[in-house]
Amino acid sequence: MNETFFPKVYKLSKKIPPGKVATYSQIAKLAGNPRAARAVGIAMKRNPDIKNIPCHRIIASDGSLCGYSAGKGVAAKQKLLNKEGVAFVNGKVDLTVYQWHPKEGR
DNA sequence: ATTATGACCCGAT
DNA sequence: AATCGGGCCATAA
Repeated sequence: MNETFFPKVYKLSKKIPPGKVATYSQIAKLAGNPRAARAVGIAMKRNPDIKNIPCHRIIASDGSLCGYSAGKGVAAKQKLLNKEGVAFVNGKVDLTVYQWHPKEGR
């Protein structure tokens, strides 16, 4: 509880199943601070465990990609999500279908 | 302890 | 509907 938010964000990111995406605000909310969406993004940017933290599954609340520090940026991110099975529409993801549901996902 | 930066979000125009 | 600006949180130096 006294630990930093980052560990929480990392943990939540690892919980995101393949083929699904979560918004920064969503993660921030799960972390305990719905307004710390920014801090969440920074946590992803740092990504201490890129091999275990699918930061590419974290997208903006609009369903559009915000940024990506690995590969070619949003381009690689978009590609990865597309490979996961996420369909990009108009350069955005269908949050109505692909947004991660932590409660339903047990 | 303060300052500066950052992969964001929301409201207003 | 699209665009612009401001605000909020946390981390690092």
